Amino acid sequence: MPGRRNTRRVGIADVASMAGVSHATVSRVMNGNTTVDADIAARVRAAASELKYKPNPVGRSLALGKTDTIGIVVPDLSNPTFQAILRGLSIAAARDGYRVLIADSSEVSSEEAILAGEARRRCDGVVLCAPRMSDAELEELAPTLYPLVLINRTTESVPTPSLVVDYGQGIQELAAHLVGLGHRKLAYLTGPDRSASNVQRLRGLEKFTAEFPNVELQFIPGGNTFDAGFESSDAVASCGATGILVFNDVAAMGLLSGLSERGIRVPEDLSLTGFDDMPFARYTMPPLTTAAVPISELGDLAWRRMREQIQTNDAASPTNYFPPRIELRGSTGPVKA
Amino acid sequence: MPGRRNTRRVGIADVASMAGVSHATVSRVMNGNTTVDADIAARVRAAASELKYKPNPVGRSLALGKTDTIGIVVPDLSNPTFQAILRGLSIAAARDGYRVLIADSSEVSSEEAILAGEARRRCDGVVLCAPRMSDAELEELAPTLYPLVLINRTTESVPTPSLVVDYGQGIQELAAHLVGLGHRKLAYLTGPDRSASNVQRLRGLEKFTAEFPNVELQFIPGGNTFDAGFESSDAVASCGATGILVFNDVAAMGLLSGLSERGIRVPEDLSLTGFDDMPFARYTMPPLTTAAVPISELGDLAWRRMREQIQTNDAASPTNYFPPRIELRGSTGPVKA
DNA sequence: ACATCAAGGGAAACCGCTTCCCCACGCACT
DNA sequence: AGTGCGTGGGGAAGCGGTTTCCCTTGATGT
Repeated sequence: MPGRRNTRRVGIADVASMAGVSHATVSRVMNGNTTVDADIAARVRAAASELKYKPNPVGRSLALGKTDTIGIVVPDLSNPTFQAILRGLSIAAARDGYRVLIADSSEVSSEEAILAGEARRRCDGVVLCAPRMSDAELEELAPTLYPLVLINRTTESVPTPSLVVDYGQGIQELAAHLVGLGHRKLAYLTGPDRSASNVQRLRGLEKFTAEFPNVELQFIPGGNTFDAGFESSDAVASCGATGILVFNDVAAMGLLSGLSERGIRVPEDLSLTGFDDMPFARYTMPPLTTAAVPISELGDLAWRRMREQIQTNDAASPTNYFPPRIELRGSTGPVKA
Repeated sequence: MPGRRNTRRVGIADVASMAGVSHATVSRVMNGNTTVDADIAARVRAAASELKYKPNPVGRSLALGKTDTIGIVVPDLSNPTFQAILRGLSIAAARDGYRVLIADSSEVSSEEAILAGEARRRCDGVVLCAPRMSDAELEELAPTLYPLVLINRTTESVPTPSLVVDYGQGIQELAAHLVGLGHRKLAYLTGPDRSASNVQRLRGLEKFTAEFPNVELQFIPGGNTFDAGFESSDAVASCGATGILVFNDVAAMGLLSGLSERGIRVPEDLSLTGFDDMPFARYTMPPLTTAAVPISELGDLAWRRMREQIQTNDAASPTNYFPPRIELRGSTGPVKA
């Protein structure tokens, strides 16, 4: 006999026998079915609360074919971006009585597909953040995951709601801002090579150089960590550029710290921009000019797109592009005369 | 007919009929039961992979009485501490094939109990971070939640594995550090009144004053946010103390920012300590002296305690106390002559 | 007073899987 | 050749709910 617990939990049968009705009636009452006589309903409710009966969600899930749970696959839970998405998603879903199951793929792209499938089987839908997965694999996986919401990815063959942050647009605006301040020699401190969002920034910068042919732009290998930024300070200091676009805020803060140790003043000697507008970007010295990504909105909207699909059984929802909002702060200033 | 999907998923019956065996046999094969003839097992496996059959976890859960999922209740997912615990827990649990369901109580203590109960019914166990819940309520709730692991709380009546960070010890050491630097007038910028960890710090400070009767210690109402710290700058600046113990790093950073706007130098004019050693504490200007809490270990150990209970069906595990490690950095210095 | 009908609740099927029970078959032993 | 026994696999009973189907009951109408 499977699943035997030492102290059996109270089930629907207990309530039924206590109230002197069939368990079908108990079920009807618990689900607000109004075809039950008021007196009997009251009796059932009394018995239920007396026994502290709560329907077993697993049993319900099996019968109903839904779990009231959605899964989210993230590449790395220590990344503030995904934390914020998770949080927004979780809160929004909770408002509608849904829960969130998390799956951390630890940046291993082969895990992403497996975890997503696993999660889908346990949940009513999946929110997928899979920056490392190949396009081909994503196309193949997407239909098996429906209802699915993609973050920072899109599909061609299957229409899937996608929420993508327009990193290219953001970095262009930051670059234009620096040009507006008189900077003519810029440098981009790159992110991780394999990162899809780094590629998007590079594309944006291509457009930028096409638009501003008289501005010089060079690329310096960086990374997405504080230390990566810190260690690039020498390369940045000696590159001759006066405006530095850094991959993200974390690396920018590292760079800021490294430059300050070398006695290079920001923004007097060098202007610096970050990306993401993470919570502490406004509190650095000087505060970081950056591009704000509305990530908690993103989690919220991810849930809304998911709910649409669950309720209407229809995925026909367009891709949402989120243009970052430029936050002008103290780390950028006029070019030195 | 409930749960009808438009495209029915492949079930155990499909595999059974394809392999020409009963679904009982398919189940046996899928679960590695060795009493099945090797030929038949191979045929079943072939059919399963042909149909891409994956057992429905909900069905399994109902039959097995376990979900291979644990729940975690956190008061606020935007708090870096809980993010780190969640992350450590999720990764450790994943290693053993378990998943994590999250429940954010949004700092509402009445929600904590409900969410925990909900989570418990869906999961094989619950990790509970409930700083706001009353002791009485916790005592009453704990037995209904078994297997349960508590974070930063303990129970008297029911033995429950607890992981508690020794905030009292940490704040005492920070205070002693300030005394060692010559400070004789200290102030504690408090956290939220209802917060259990704030109470622990207050207790630690009581011991401290008992030990150092010649040191003056005053209390200034603060909070756990950057803004709360920022807004306390005036009160701090005018209180006459030279060493300030702040509830946590976030508030300390706010205070740091506020003091810097007022031209008060740290640590020359005022020494300042935080608590938590959050990732950016080492990167403020000056870097924050703080007490490091080994939070990712905490998530890891939480899973280990949970696993013990699930496997051995025995909760007899002691409370683990985590002494914070003091990180001496630039925000504290000798008292001004 | 009898036929008709609506409403309400019980029995049973079902969701998908695991596992117990038991039968059938094959092998070995007498 | 008959009996005993071990083994493998099919049938069926759960796990804990929801929902369909149908029968009972009471009310209403003529």
